[in-house]
This record gives sequence, structure tokens and C-alpha cells, in this order.
Amino acid sequence: MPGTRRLPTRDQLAAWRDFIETTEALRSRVGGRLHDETGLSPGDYAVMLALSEMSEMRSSDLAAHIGWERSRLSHHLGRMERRGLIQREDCATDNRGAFVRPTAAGTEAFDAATVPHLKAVRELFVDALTPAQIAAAAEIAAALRAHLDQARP
Amino acid sequence: MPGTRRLPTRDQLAAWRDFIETTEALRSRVGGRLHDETGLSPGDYAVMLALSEMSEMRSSDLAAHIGWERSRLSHHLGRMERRGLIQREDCATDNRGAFVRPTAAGTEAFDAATVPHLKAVRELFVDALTPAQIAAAAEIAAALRAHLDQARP
DNA sequence: CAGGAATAATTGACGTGTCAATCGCTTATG
DNA sequence: CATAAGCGATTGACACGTCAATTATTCCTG
Repeated sequence: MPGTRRLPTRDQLAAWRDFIETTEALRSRVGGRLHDETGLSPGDYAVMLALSEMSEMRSSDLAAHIGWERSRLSHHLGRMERRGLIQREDCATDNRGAFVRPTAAGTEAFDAATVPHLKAVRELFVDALTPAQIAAAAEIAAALRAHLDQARP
Repeated sequence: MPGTRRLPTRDQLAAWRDFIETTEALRSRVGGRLHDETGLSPGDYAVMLALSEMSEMRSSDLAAHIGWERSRLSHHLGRMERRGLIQREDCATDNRGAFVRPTAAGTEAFDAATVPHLKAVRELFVDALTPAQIAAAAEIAAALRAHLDQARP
């Protein structure tokens, strides 16, 4: 059967499906708990986490820091600004640039969200696996990441 | 430090982040290749795969089969119908019901998509890991899934 | 220093997902 | 057999993501 030779076996495909579907379910559950318990989406949390380390950043640096496309960040910041979590300010030295900074309400929401978030990670990820499995998960992630980075730089 | 006692350690949190971010990147890359090379999104593919096994299904059964909410499926079928991939028909025995069936174009698109899809899975997942790591990934997925199912049935 | 290339950020269009509400049909019950 | 409860499916509103185009500013280079 030329052409099918290098396709995944049945077992490999089953592993793929289980893996990808379960990680998606896990992400969605942790994200859902975060949102339900704190009112912040995972995206909000990522933005506030970055801002909590810097307190004020250029939009572009923020995007690079969290690994988002600028347009995605721009849309997200628009939504967050509407909800009063962050605010944007002009940059004096470069009139194209914009600073992003958390509002008091935003900082408060983030502070209130960290423990629930960590708790969800513990309960749904850490507690589900043995220490060896957590180490294996980290190694698998590293191998996948390396392969992804190498496959399209 | 009471209250922080049961939160994840630094290492556990790093493992969580690497794991969840990498699996997300992996999903997005496989999905992106599928879409670029075949014109079908992962959602389209899941729907067509289910239909390829049944060739005609009730909307509700289809949703259950692929594990989607009915409203999600309804939206998705609307888009797929607009693109001529599937069509909906009334059900004679229950006028509330609707049958979904692939069009000829839909079947053709799906058939043309299976090999590219499998190839992407092999190149980006199977080839990135050792056989032992693939087995470990499947076990981790099973453990996570079991824990998720048990934590909120 | 004039004018085009590059950069910062936003915008618009559209696909995707969730939640709550709705609509029509079927079914069970008084 | 009337009618309320329940079910199948869709819809609308909105959050989230990506891509391509746009706007405004700065930088570079002849």
C-alpha cells in the first residue's frame, strides 16, 4: 500500500485523539472554573498576570510577552477596557505607541483570581496525575514544542 | 502559610503551563495544516468523519456522537450547509427532527482530507515523540479524563 | 530634508463557541 | 381530547481568534 506507509497506526491515532481531546477538555474546565469563580477569562488572566509583573507596558511588548498576535491583543484589550479592567494611555515618546495599565478594579479582580486559578490547576491537573506523570507530561510538552519549533521556524 | 498549602508548586505550575500551552499550539498547528491543505476546519472534519460512518444521521445523534452541544452543531451545520458540504432534510416520522447528510462535494472534500490530516498527525505528533512517550501521553490523557469525569459527572 | 519603508496599533469581516431563549411538534396525563 | 410537559432543533447575543487592510507615526536613505 504505497502512500499509506507512513500514516499513523490505529493505536497512534487513538493516542492522538485521546490526548488532544482530553487536553482540550482540561483547558476548558480550568478556564470555565476560573471564569465562573472570578469573572476573568483565561485571556483576561494572562493579560493581568503580565501586567502584574510590569504594571505598565507597551501594547506590543505585552503581546510579545504573552505570545499573542497584536490584533488579538487589541481586540481583547478593547473588551477589557470596556469592562474597566485596564486602561490605555498614549505614549509620550512615540505617538504611535500605547501603554496598557491595569485599573484598580482590574488589579483587585486579578488578585482575587490567583488562588482560585491555582486551586483549579491543582485539583484538575496536579491531583489527577502521579509525580512521575507530571514529569512525563512536561517532557512530552518539551518534545512536542521542540518539534513544532523545528518544523516551521 | 495557611491557605497556600495545597496550591501547586513552582515546578508543577511550570509543567501545567508548558503542557497546556504546547498542546494548544499543537492543536492549532494540526488544525491549521488541515485547513490550509484541504479547506476543511477541524470541526468540519469531525462532522464529516461521523457522517462518513453513518451517511445520514439525526442532528441530535450527530451531536452526541462527536460530543458537541446541539447549538454548536446547529451553528456549524449552518455554515457547512452554506458552503455546500452537507444538507439537512426533514424527518418523516418526527417533524421536529432533521436528518443531516453529506453532499457529494462534502464527501469528496472529506475523502481528499483524510490523508493530509493523518499526515499532519504523524508529522507533528507521532514523529515528535518516542513510542514510550506516545504511550505515556495516552496514559496521561486517560488519567486526566478519568479525573475530569469523576470531578463533575 | 523629501519620500518611501518600516513600525505601532487598530479595525472590519468572518469563523468559531457558549448560554439562554424560542419555536414547533410529540407525548403523557387529567 | 385538551393541554401542559418535554423534546428536537434553531436563533440571537455575545466572547474569542485570525487574517487582511488601514491609519498614523517614525525611521532611513539618497
